Amino acid sequence: MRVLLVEDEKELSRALSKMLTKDGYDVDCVFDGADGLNFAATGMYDLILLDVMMPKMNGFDVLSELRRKKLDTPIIMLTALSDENDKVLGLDRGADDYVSKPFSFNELSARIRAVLRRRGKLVSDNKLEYAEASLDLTTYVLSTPQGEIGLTAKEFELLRYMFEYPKFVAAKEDLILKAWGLNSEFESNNLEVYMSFLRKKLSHLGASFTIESVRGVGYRLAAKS
Amino acid sequence: MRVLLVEDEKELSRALSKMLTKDGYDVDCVFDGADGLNFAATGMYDLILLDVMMPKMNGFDVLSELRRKKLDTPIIMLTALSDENDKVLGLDRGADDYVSKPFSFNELSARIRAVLRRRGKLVSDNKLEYAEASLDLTTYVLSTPQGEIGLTAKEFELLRYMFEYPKFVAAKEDLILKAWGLNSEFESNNLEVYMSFLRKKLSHLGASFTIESVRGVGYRLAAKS
DNA sequence: TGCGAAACTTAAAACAATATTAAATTGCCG
DNA sequence: CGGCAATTTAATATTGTTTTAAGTTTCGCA
Repeated sequence: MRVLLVEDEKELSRALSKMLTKDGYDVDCVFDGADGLNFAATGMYDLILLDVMMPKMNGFDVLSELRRKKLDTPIIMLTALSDENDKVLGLDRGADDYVSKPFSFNELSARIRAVLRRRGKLVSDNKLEYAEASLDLTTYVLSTPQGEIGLTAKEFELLRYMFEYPKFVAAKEDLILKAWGLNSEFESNNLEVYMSFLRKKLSHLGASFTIESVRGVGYRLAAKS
Repeated sequence: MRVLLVEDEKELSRALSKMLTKDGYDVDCVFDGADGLNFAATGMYDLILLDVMMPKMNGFDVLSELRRKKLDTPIIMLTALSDENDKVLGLDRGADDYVSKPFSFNELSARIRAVLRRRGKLVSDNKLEYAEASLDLTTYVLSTPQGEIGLTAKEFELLRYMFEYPKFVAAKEDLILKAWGLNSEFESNNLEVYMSFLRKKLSHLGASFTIESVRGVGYRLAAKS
């Protein structure tokens, strides 16, 4: 789940980014309205968090411009004051919700889930589901009717990506990008090693799905026959 | 147990703070509605005592804003007027109880306990229970069928948080927030040190539960197998 | 069927997070 | 001020995770 955070206060941005990452989102940060508009317009995000008071272009204008372009990504506005006018202005222009500063992480977290759920992006409360199994995004625990098991960080990242796009073959490069990031000059067989780890845990759990490999391309989830 | 007192009359504030401290609560005092909102919104308090008549922002508005933010911390309103309208207004907006001045400390004390008990934070008579163990909130004593032992302030805060949400993994940041507050730039391994202290006391007591660590996330209580 | 490339498994080494312990510091109460 | 308990710091030990590396198996193709 990819989130764009448009917020010029560096400190707040860092804190939010950290919290969102912990909640299981992939976060990109930009620091002014103009960048916000450019990045958001790509349509690659599942959610946009948009500050109102920013240099170059304020949040309302970014919002209007995005909606004029028919971008339908959910947008939550972050406003400095609980000003009723701001709220109305934002919602009128097509924001999905607004959160006024100061806010607790729990509040933001709840509103994000509410918005994503409304838009059908989330299966249920911070969990991804596939074939009777569910993956908890906060505790890294994979559960099936037969039991549950904790995953390590790398195992989790890989499985999460496959849970997000269960019908597709996840390309090896994409998986490596997700779990190890950009700079990984990948010489070793690390990915295969982790797939092995995961399969061992899946069979140990008696899961009703497996990880199939597609030679030369990558991996895919498949229900057991 | 951490309490936020929002009260602009300095003298009353000091007196209440002293009494609450003596009663075993950790008290933070702020003196106007705006600060009250900021502090309360962090979610770090177990109870908020909120005066109605205050500079900058009155208690009802603070209350409304907090509830809009989905903050579920119990709130008791303090007001000079024993006006039925005020009472209704407060309760409608999500206050948990209402104490009108002048009030005796015993009355306030009783209402605080009642509110906390209602919220399921207290099992009975100021105690939290988990797996045959009970934690006394006024004396910081942890008891099991095998015996009892006193906890220090920090040990107590940490264990109490885990007793309140026994099924969940308590995130390290949340635990640090509860026991050390907001501003702690945490460099050392203090949390781990205290978990070690607690585990030593638990095993010394022969408790039927343990503190499990969830690597990269936090800690959780678990019954011994 | 047999060869080479790709994928799999396993064990051990390197690394990172957490646990433990002891010593140093703080802050309170007499 | 001095002593005591609580807390913090710091150094070391332990445990869990990730990476490396080597040997094995599977797959597609000639």
